[in-house]
Amino acid sequence: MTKITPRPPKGFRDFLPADMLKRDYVFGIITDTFHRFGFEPLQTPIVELSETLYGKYGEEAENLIFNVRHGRSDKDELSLRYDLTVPLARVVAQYESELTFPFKRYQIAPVFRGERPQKGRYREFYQCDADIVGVANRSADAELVALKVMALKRLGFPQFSVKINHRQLLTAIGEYSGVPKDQLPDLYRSVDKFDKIGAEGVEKELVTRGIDADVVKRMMSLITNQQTGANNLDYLEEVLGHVPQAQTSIKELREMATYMDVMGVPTDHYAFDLTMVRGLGYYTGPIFETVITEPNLGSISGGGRYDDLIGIFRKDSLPTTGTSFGIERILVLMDELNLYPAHIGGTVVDVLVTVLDESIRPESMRLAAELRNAGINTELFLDDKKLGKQIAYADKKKIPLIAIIGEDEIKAGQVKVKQMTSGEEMMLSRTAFLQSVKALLHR
RNA sequence: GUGGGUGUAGCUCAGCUGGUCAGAGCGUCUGGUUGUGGCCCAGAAGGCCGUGAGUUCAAAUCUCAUCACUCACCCCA
Repeated sequence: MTKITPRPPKGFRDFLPADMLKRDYVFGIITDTFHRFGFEPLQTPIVELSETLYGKYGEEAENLIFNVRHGRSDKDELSLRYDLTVPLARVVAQYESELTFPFKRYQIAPVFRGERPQKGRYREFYQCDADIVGVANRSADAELVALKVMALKRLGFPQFSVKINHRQLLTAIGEYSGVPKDQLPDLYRSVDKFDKIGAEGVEKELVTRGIDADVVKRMMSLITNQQTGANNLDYLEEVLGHVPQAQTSIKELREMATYMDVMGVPTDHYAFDLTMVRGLGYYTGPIFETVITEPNLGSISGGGRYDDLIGIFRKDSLPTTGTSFGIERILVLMDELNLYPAHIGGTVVDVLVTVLDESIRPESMRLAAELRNAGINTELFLDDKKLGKQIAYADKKKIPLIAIIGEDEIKAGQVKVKQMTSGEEMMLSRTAFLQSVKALLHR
């Protein structure tokens, strides 16, 4: 019989226990931060009706969306969810009467893309979103920035900055400079590459796309004027103060700055950066993107206001703003920057209880049960092997403590505990045993 | 969709111009130590050299095809 080659489908990954412990650690911190800000969990199916997804992405979706084939004939066309935002919009429109607004939900879950995978890009990857539905006030946007900053700090990132821009401000700048309305999407797309191809590259690309060279020059000089903090806003107000749309959006950004200040967001963790654009077309207000600044490692989080999206499913849309952590990227950087605490990565097991021979096994089991009842993660050696092998097993799995119990210990009412890192052993009386183990585990 | 690269043991790979080329390291297992891991030593298991055709006296090695994986571009997160 020929063996089946074991492999996951293209673009899909397995996460072995050592990886999962790290992922759970990161997910845990972010989840806890969501809770601190009053966000609550939502789960939706990984498949949606194709029409639900195609509504937003249109024809190009054909290449992006991962479709699902059902064996038997089934009228419903199904697709794997492409992101978590569209399902959110669907849920809000569908359960409007049951939800309490503002609706603050988070979701950490896998999404799927039909594209060909490449480095760091998969067909299945996790997204991690928190959104606020039903609040037009800028305090919602400011809260998301505060949330981002707290989560990243708690994960241990030392240097990062939330870049903040405003979609309407960019539109105002574009129109003020003379960019035709129908070419605004091109403008966003090109400026989005600023980090990658630089100012010259953006200029060149915009001219290639057919925008007048003088117009491009004027626009670029406005957005590349980089000054720190609110100074940037002062400058823009000077130049664009008479353009109504610009005036409103500058005012909104100022409001955000005020709120963030009051919430204690340090000013070195955010900046107004007019070259930052998010590619997605659905943003309508403030937009943000977080970058690791030192070392320069790129974007790890994005987001913004998209007041029109829910209108796909509903007569009137609802004001909505959201943030998304680039969780897969964050996980890679956590490794590269060595941000995991020492106890993450090896095993969940605190203590391995040895079994010296069959006659001792019941006593070992009793000991394991005592440890477990005391809240200590305990593994009982299940196989029948020499003590040396049992210790080697603990070593390989990086289990910190071993409890050895044999005839001698039983007679004396003792347990021998070995610390794996030092190799140090100590005889403990059975009565003091649990306390000592907890002390060794720093609990 | 376009263009590169790579397929040899569980893993990482070496095998140059075709002829002791079926190998190394790591890992696994056993023993040296009948109750003590990491180091060391000895030994063992494990591969029709991605698949199919062709050239040749002879192919892991050359040619063609095919499949798989991978990287970059496009696009996006």
